[in-house]
Amino acid sequence: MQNVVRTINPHISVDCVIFGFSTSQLKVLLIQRDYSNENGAPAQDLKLPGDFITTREDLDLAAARTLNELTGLQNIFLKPFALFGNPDRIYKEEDLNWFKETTGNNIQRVVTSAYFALINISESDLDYALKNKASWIDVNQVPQLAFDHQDIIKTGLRHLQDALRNEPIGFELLPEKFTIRKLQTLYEVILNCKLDNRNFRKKILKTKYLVQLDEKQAGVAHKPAYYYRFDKSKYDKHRKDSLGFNF
Amino acid sequence: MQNVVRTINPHISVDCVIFGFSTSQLKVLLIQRDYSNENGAPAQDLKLPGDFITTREDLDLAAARTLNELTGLQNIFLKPFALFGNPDRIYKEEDLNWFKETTGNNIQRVVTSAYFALINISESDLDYALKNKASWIDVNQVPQLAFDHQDIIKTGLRHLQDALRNEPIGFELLPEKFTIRKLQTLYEVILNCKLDNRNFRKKILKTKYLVQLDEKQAGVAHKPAYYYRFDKSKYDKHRKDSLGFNF
DNA sequence: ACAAAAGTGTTTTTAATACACCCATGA
DNA sequence: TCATGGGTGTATTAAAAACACTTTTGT
Repeated sequence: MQNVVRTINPHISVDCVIFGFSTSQLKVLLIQRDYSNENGAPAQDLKLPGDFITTREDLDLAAARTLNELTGLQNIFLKPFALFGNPDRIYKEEDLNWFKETTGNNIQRVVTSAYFALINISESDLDYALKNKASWIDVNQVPQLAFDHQDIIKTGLRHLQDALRNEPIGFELLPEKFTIRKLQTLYEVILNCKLDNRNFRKKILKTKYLVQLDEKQAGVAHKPAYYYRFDKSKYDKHRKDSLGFNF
Repeated sequence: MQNVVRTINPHISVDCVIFGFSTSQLKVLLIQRDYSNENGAPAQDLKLPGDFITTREDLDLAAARTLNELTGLQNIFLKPFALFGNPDRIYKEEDLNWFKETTGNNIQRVVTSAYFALINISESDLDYALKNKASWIDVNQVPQLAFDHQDIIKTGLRHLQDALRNEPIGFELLPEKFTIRKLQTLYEVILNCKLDNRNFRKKILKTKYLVQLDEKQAGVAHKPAYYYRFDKSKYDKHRKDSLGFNF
């Protein structure tokens, strides 16, 4: 990141709902916000990583920048999923104050483009995150947040579920090598359902996008599972373009 | 519409890709734009119906308003599908001039939220449209347009195709009463494929969202077809919430 | 009687679901 | 040897696809 003055565009922002998966839980990355409450006393809560865009910046790049500044990661799966532009979406005194304190301006309406990002927690640089006072929160345990960020997470989760059903993106949340069972658990947690392991295996292996590695789990007190990896080039080739309809 | 002064927010706009279906073609509603070309001479081209939002206006409402001002229609199927916010999306001199002429300002970057709308051409009020110099253009014959509007239409079409595959929305483009064959043609045109009429019929009737009316076609030189209508209340009841995944 | 589009059924193939036991390992 | 989770196969049901002829009407 360059250390030049960035002129922000105070009308448009990006917010990232960054999903991660660990200890069989779907988590979202939130950062601490220090603000002044209605009495002017210092207080804290959590918010989504996000930022105003700068005047000459593309929106997708702004989202990638925000994510990179926070986590140090690059080339992350990142997709816009909704716009939040209600004129009253920022109304709490603490939120208005916070903008004044951080930008020096009285902020009017801010339209924010929400992105969802999928990252592999184990590969993410925790130092970065800690420096930015970030923490992984179970998606089902999200407390009250700044602005309308709870709402943004809720609709982001819905989009993640849709995407998971229709595109092979679950891999983005896992390490390079993973077991099929881990993948199944990921589906179960995100879609909030139980799946039959035989049928899951059959279906996922039939796609041929997964390739088995020679490596097995080690040091586990049960039959060790083979590791697999996702072969994106195979997916891109076989990509289904089904016609017809389903509803 | 009230005749009060509207303060616009010149950073954010809405653009509507309004689809219609007639004479077995998928069409999009475009309006004539009068602008000054690089030599200052008057010229014309086409653009999507769109507008800046006003300072206190919700985005969805701004889109509905734009559509209503142009067509006189209300309660139209309208859904945001993408954001276009590239800092260079407005760069042609004629486009910059046009903003200056119509708003009196030098416009910087405009982020636009694109909506797609489905309307039944036969029920639309053509007087309105003509007054606004609007015309229905075959989606495959769209000429060069103002701004990046060609691009917006292209991605709007993709979203329409996705939506048509996954939700019962084809009816929005047809009159209240329609024949199954008309519906099939609509699917074929939008999805750009041929469908087997027996299988189509079977699948669409199995849903139970279509109800057959007593009325038949009249004055046609072949076996007259029954009319059907879409029963939204039945759809809302049976709405499928399938788990699992498909890719 | 002919042309034109509507309407209809069966068979085959493919995908989804339901279901229960043996296997390899570490402790 | 036991506890733990990995890994496998088959039968049933449901959905998708392929395919060709008869019906009704206006001219």
